[in-house]
This record gives sequence, C-alpha cells and structure tokens, in this order.
Amino acid sequence: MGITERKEREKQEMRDKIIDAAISMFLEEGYEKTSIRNIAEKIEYSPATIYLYYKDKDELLYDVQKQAFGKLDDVFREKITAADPFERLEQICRTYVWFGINNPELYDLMFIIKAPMNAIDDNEWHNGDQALNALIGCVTECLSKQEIRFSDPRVAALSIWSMGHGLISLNIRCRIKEELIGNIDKEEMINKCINEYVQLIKK
Amino acid sequence: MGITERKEREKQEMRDKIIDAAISMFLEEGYEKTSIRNIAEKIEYSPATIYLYYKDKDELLYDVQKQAFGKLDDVFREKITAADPFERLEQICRTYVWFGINNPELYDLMFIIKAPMNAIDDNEWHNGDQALNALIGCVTECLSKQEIRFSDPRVAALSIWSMGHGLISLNIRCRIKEELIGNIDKEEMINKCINEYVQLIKK
DNA sequence: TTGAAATAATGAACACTGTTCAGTAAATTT
DNA sequence: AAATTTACTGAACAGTGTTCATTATTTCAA
Repeated sequence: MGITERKEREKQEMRDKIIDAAISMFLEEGYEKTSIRNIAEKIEYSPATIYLYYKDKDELLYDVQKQAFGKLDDVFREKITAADPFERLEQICRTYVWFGINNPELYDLMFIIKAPMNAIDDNEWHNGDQALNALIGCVTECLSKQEIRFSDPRVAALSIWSMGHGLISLNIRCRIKEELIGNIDKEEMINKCINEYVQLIKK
Repeated sequence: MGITERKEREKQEMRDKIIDAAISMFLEEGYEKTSIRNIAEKIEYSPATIYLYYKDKDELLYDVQKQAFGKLDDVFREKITAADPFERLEQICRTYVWFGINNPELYDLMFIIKAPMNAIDDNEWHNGDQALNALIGCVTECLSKQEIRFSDPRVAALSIWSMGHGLISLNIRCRIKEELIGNIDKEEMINKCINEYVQLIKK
C-alpha cells in the first residue's frame, strides 16, 4: 500500500508547510500579525484548509512552540559545554537570558503569552522538557558537590529559572523604566543582575 | 462659568463609569473578554461613545492599569510596616508575590500583556512608581546598613523584582510543570523559593 | 423665546479575527 | 466507467477595534 504512505507523507508535508509559514511569520511580524488567514495566504491555500491539518490555532501554535524550543535546545547544545557543574550553571543562565533577549517573539510564544497552553493539559506539555532537564540535572550536580547555596534541587531550579525569566519578560514587555537602569543600556543592566545572582548562589 | 465646570465633572464621571465597568469586567472575565463592545453594553452606551472619552483601547487600559497599581499600593501600605529595612524588604517580596498570585488578571495588565504599554512612551509611564520607589528606597536603606549582599541599589531592586515577577508570571501562564514542584502545591513551592531567596540575599 | 452654534451620542460601516460547513473538485477504488 | 472516498474552498457566523456621517440634545446669543 504505497498510496497510504504517500498520503501520510503528503499530510506531513502540508503540516510542515503550515508551521514553516507560521514560524517565519512569527519571527518577522510577531504573534499579533500571525493569523490563520495570513498563514493561509502565504502558503496559497484557503484558511479553511488549515483546519484539516490543525484542530484550532492553539494546536498549530503548539507546534510552532515546539520548533521554538528546538531552537533553544540547539543554542544550549552549542553553548552549554563546561564540565564543571557550577560553570555550566552559569552558562545556562547566560545562554537562556541571551536567547530570550535576542528572540523576543519566540520567547513570547514559549513563556509569556497564554496560547498555546490552553491546547494542552498540564501533564502533557513536553515542549520545554529538554532545557528544563538540563537545568535540573545541573543544579542537582551542583548540590551534590555543594557548590550552590540551595537545599532542594527543585527549589533551586525554579528559583534560577524565575530569575532569568523575570529579567527577560520584564524587558520584553517594556516594564523596566529608564530610571531604574540609569545611564547604561538595558542589556548591560541585565548582565549585571546575572553577575550578582551568580555570586549570590555560589557557595 | 458653572456650566463649564459641570461639563468637566460630567466628562470625568463618564470616564469613571467606563473604567469602573472595564475594571469589574477585567476582574470577573479577564483581559480576553474585556472588549470595547462589552464595556459599552455594560454602561448602556454605544461603543462609539467610548471613543469620545478615550482615544483608543490602550488609553483606556492605561487607566485601568492605574487603578490596578492603586490596589497594589493599598496592599503595600497595609502590609509593609516593618521599621527594619531588611524585614521590610522581606515584607515587600512576600506581599508582591501574594498580590500577583491572588490578582492574576490585574497582574496580567500591570506586567505581562503588551497593552497598554504601546499607548505610552517609556518615560511617561508612572503607574508603577510608588511601588517601585518603595522597593528602591528599601534596598537603598538595606545597602547603607549593609544588610544585603548587593553592591548597587538599582541592580538589587531589579534583581529582587525580577525574581518575584518570574515566579508570579510563570505561575500565571501555567509554565511550571507539575514535575518541577513535586507533590506540594504551587503556592507552597513559590513560598519556598522566596524563603531561599531571602536567605540568599541576606548578609 | 426663538434661531444658531456647539456639544454629545449613535448606527452603520470597514477591515480585521477564528471557526464551521455545505458544496465542489480531484483522486482512488470498485 | 461508475461509485466512493479524500481534499479543498467560498461563504457565512460571530466576534474584534475603530471611524464617520448623521441625529439628538444642550448651550448661547439676539
């Protein structure tokens, strides 16, 4: 039954076509402009066609989010290289924040906007697993070597992540007033915060 | 000229009517359901009328945001009472996170969603000033008494704020997986993070 | 008091959005 | 070649923010 396989393949190709269009739209125009109608127009199909491949917009965005997390994983694989766990933890923090600041639209979809978290129930969201496990594994190692001032790996992981996420998302959403950062630029200020934080958690 | 004053008063009353409707809508239904049309229906006016009092939706939401910050200020005035600066800093952290967790829709408007930050240019956003100054004042005092492990008050303020914001916003946006927090509930986990953080920054 | 000017409010429209569904066109199977 | 399954779409529904010509009301001057 070669036809069934071809059909299957074509179905996947169409899904790829859709999320490729969606992702490039996301990167170029951001979330607001990425509408079903715009995606449909880009791939030269009717809007209704997209609903033959995705149940709704959230399900589609979930796949785009998966791609976004894939990009984060790529960056992590490239930059998180240190053998020493604390050194690696520092690399994780800096790389994570770097990624967020330099990919605001992707970060938005991954961690800030509501969509596509309505599409999935809590225990089936696996998009962030790889990066999260990297962090948890790292802090666990740090703890066993007594290199960080935390008692529990989960508390440590959530705390560190929250710190990074806070810096990124306040910046992306323009909630950091000029007064607060003084004359230096925002990225420099964020780096200072990371520097201080790394010193704080170091044992 | 009593008429001019009455007109002025009536104009303000109408604006109040609009944001009152908007704020109750925000609290009951959240950002998504708070549309110009719904607000108009609630106050029994035409949608177009709202545009006689507000330039656009963002300008309206800016006023709602102002009210939300007012509520935060109220809570701060009630809960931030300690004379000792470090004790007060701890109160600020706990109160801030408590407010965010218990007023997710308001917090959303204040710090997470894009709107209404497009309505205002960077240097004219004064909605968060009071709370921010409370934080900056407090860390400055902590620093002068050498009670926290920071060197710069601005870095300290942004760091502490980011930590709190990270915890709240990751929670509100359902990005914290069950695995990460184990068997305890999320609020307890968040409290543990604050506890550890307070210890971290304590000198 | 009456007519003119200024103010206030609205209905209807525009250009969007996500989504559904009946109907058509194409491919596959019988 | 006919019947059936699959793929696709146009048009519609209900919603969004926003604008504007038109209408109703109020204020002011003669």
